[in-house]
Amino acid sequence: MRAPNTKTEVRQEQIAQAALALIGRNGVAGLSVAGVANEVGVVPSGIYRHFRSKDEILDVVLDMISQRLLGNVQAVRVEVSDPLDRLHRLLLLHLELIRSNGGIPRVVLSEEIFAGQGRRRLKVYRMISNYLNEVAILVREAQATGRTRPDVSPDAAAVMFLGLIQPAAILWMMSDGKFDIGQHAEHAWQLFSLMLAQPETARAATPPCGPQKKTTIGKKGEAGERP
Amino acid sequence: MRAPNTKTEVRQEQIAQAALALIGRNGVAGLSVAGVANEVGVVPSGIYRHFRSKDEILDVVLDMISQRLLGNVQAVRVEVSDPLDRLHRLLLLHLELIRSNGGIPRVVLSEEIFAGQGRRRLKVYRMISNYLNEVAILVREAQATGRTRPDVSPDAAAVMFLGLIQPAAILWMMSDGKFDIGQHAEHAWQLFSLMLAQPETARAATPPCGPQKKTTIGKKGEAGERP
DNA sequence: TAATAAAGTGAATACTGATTCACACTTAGT
DNA sequence: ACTAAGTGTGAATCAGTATTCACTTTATTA
Repeated sequence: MRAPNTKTEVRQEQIAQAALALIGRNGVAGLSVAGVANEVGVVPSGIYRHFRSKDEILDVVLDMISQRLLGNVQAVRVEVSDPLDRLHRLLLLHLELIRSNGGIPRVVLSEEIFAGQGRRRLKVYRMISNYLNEVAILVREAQATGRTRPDVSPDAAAVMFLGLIQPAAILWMMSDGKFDIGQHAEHAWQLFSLMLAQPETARAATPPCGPQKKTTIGKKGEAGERP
Repeated sequence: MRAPNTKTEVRQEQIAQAALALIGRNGVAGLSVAGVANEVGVVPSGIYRHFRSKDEILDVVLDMISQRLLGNVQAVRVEVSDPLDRLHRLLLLHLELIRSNGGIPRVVLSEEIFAGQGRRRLKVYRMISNYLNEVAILVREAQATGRTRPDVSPDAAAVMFLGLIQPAAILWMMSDGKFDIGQHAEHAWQLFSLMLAQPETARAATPPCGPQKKTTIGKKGEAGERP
């Protein structure tokens, strides 16, 4: 059977998608052109009609991930107005991103990619730096409201923000989904916001014994927080 | 020139060390028997006098790392008495471990290793779980002193503890040492201990609403608590 | 419709890396 | 010193994988 002819833009998209999916399943090291070819439904050599090399594929995968990360930041800015809530929402979006595509945590803050050459390492580093920078800005904006302690380094907080999910994501993948990453994210956010909270004023933001609503977090915490 | 005959136990140790060093430099995927052979000073086929396969080498490397991690916990218990200080010290030891051997963060919470087969994945998962468990115990002990808030999940805190360094370690490696991991660890610990600290300004030794179960944290309402 | 570009295919190439094997040297025990 | 086990070596094997190429099939367009 022969694969139906498909325009190169579409195939490029398919190939990038397949590559990301494969990375999610087999890791970056397990990515092979034969694998993506099989996933897409063409023969290995056919890949080279749309990409000059395997390296080029990895590059567009990186770009794709970078776009999605920054897209989340953008989305959060549009959907939510309160800075702290924006961070919370960003965490949930990040979680969703990871859940729907396990390949991402294997690339972001993974290591095999940039282990080799300087070019790709720099690319990934910039990608993460950009994301961290956006997060740090969100933290600064939260501090500007006065409800967040001003004496925390936004940069350090941003790295910690990443640390809220990244190890959990790996545990989640390692345990074949047994590790409850959703619950961890919930707890982690509570602790994180607790950490950022201005200590003097006992705000309603994290009431240790407020009205304890058993809202299930995870999928649908997004709706209707802000008018 | 011929490598001097060396007893297999010594060579096994050398090989494991070399493998860990190589992982630190080239990543797990970049580990090759030729590489370790070269590092040790023998010819590739010579490796097979001491290990049956490359897989077996990776296994002892994992065991070595596991031992060092738990060894740090042990050391902390001996050196320091205050539970919270123990956590602080553990963070610094972990930092040193990473600094002196970059291979460790590439294995712990890396992904290429367990990507393939289930056996190794389980092994790494157990290794991390054990470590996390020890950390969680330290958190519980800190809570028992009363100076640490009882309403945080020790398990979540343990994962976050890992998250304090792991992303930073990767950034550090990626940036060729430009990223100041020491400073980050310092900041991160301040924030982390801040997070765990009993809010003394609010109320004294007892939690505001009496003892709560550690498994259930008072949940933050999803909507509408802000004016 | 004919011509031409685009997309797909299978075989062939080249390289890398793990593993095996027959043989050489070293060391320990008698 | 003799022998046997232990250790080291180089060549060879085997498998996987990226990449190229000549050719075929499909789509576009003049």
